[in-house]
Amino acid sequence: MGVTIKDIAKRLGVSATAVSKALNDRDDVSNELKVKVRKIAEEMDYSPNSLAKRLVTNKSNTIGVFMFSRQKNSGHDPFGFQFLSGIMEEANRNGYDIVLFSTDSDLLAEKSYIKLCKERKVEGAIFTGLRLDDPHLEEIKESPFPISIIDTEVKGNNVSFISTDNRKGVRLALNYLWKLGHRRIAIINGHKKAMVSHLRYNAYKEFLEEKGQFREELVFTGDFTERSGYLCGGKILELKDRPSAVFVASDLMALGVIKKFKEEGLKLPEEMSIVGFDNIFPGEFNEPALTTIGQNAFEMGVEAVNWVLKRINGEKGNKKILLEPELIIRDSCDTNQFQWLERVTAKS
Amino acid sequence: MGVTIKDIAKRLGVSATAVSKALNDRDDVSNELKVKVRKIAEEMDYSPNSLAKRLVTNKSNTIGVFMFSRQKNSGHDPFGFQFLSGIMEEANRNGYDIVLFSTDSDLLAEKSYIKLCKERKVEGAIFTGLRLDDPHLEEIKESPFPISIIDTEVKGNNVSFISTDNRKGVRLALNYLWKLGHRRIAIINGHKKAMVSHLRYNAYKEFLEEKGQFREELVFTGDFTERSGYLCGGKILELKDRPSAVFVASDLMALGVIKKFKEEGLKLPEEMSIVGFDNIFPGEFNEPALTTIGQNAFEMGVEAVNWVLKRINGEKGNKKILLEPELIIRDSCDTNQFQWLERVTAKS
DNA sequence: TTGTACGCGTTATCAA
DNA sequence: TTGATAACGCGTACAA
Repeated sequence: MGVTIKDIAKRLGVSATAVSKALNDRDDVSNELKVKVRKIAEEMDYSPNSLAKRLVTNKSNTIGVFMFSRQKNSGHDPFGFQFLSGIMEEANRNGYDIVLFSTDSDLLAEKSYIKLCKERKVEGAIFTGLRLDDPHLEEIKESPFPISIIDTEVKGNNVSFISTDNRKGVRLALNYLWKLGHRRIAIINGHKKAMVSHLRYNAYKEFLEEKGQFREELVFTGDFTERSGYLCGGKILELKDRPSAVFVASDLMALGVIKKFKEEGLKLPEEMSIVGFDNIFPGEFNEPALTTIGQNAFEMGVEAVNWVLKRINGEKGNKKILLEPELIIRDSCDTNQFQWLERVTAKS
Repeated sequence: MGVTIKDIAKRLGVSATAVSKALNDRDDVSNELKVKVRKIAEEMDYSPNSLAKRLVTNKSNTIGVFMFSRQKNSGHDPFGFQFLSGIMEEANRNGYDIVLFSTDSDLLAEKSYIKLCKERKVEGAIFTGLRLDDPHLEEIKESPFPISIIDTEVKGNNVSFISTDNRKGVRLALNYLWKLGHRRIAIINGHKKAMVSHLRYNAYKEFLEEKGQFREELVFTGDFTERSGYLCGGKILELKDRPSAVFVASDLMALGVIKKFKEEGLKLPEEMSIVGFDNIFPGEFNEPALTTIGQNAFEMGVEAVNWVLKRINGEKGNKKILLEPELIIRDSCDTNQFQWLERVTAKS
């Protein structure tokens, strides 16, 4: 097939070893030879066989990536691509290849993720969208190679948790609403199979309990889809004593809620304030533009790679990396309530 | 490191060859041995070394994927992920690995795409977002392995062009506007480095020339970003004789145009009808919801893989695969103009 | 500074 | 049906 170091060696009348050394710029070959070898290599359009190299050095320079996308095929998961961009960028920058596995290929049904990785000799792996009820969780815990999991915490010797500081994010959102004067604040949470749902719910409960305003009846559960947000929006409208604001645990659901509210004739944001979570692109174009908690998905990808790389190089590194969330104020919360609150406060 | 067929062989007192055969379920080994080997393999948690296998069989079972994302890092490119989903799905389904290369890693600056691929012995490659001024175009033309390029046509013996039927898409859009009564229809096109821009412009020109309504002054050029759409929107507003409709060659730009129009107080869609191209998610949530030409990005990924696979298997296959576009009617075009047209027609 | 011999884990060939 | 041997392309120890 292609040209190998042997061909170059033959052409120059030297040994393959010498060529190998020259190509790798090692210092136990003459400069003279290096120059010659490089020239011929160029001439013959030589390209090293990474398979052979990896086999002999026992180093694959490869990271496996598994994406369990939340919204399969729909492309409604802009986050997936952002994670991936960060992962690619950082991996390639460090000389690592990314091999990508799809969610619902037959492969995954037959073989475990770990097995897939072992066969390819990946040095580490990154998981996205892993659910709490995944059948391979135990295996992951005992992985022989380092794994970064984005947004799901799995306790294991070789696994890290990369996420946004969800508690802080929720508090950012609720605190904003609180300062705007809201006291009855509902939550539409994601499904329980996602770890972030638990984190966000706990943070929500904690915050409102601190204020003495937690109400069980204001807790709603969707599944991160727009449709489920729409449905929960309907339920909220049926409440006898409506909340004045809703914290929605994902922008996609928030978009659904808003759709429902608008359909039912609510004036937004005057009659209902809404804060989302994620900062996905469509939120900007929604009307009203969605106020939300921003996550830096690209950076999460970068951190995921970095942790794996550190592990590979024997460094320890913190097994829990939480990035800073950011409150992005747009138009889906009624800021006039604030003045109303001040008036009330002034009176009392 | 891991356990190899040799270990299994030793344990069973047979040769490595026999084990290999048994594991591969070949018919020149006894069933008896197969059963034993499988049992021990399981027991020892054996996993084959794909590197070694690929080296010796000279078959990498790998497809390289290069994504030059239009909007780097921004995640504003929901298409990228949809392509990729289709690619992953179809490749994995056929037993192929995907190795992913990032746009702006240093790697790409140093080495050519082809070189990168050769080293990894990929059997084929897929390109997305490749620009007409890419420095490696010549090399791609002469690729020794099959390459599917999405949305860019590069003539070459081993390369295919996977795209939407852009001409048809444009005609779908313009015909819709035409039937609605529009005669002065502007275009905001993408930059000239993208092949689709040429295709869309040509189709636009062709259609309007057929109708005797092509006007040079109604042609505007953006760069696919929202910002550029916004800017072009401003220019359209400065026109003495404004068009009644705008065909925008990407939804992202369309969103920008609409933003500008709304800022300037235009009533939409009454005072300006807009049709986009792509059918990205945010368009649904825009107000007015964006009427657009839908492309099936997932399917494009699937087709790209299939073509490469066909080539690998020696089949010929059409080197130009055009998927059907779809007119998605939402709220950004004024449908009342139609009635107006009928009135006019009735009068004359 | 260069070359020889070997090994990485697997499959292919061919003889037993 | 099984096994010894060679080969894939490369890197490394060690000898020259």
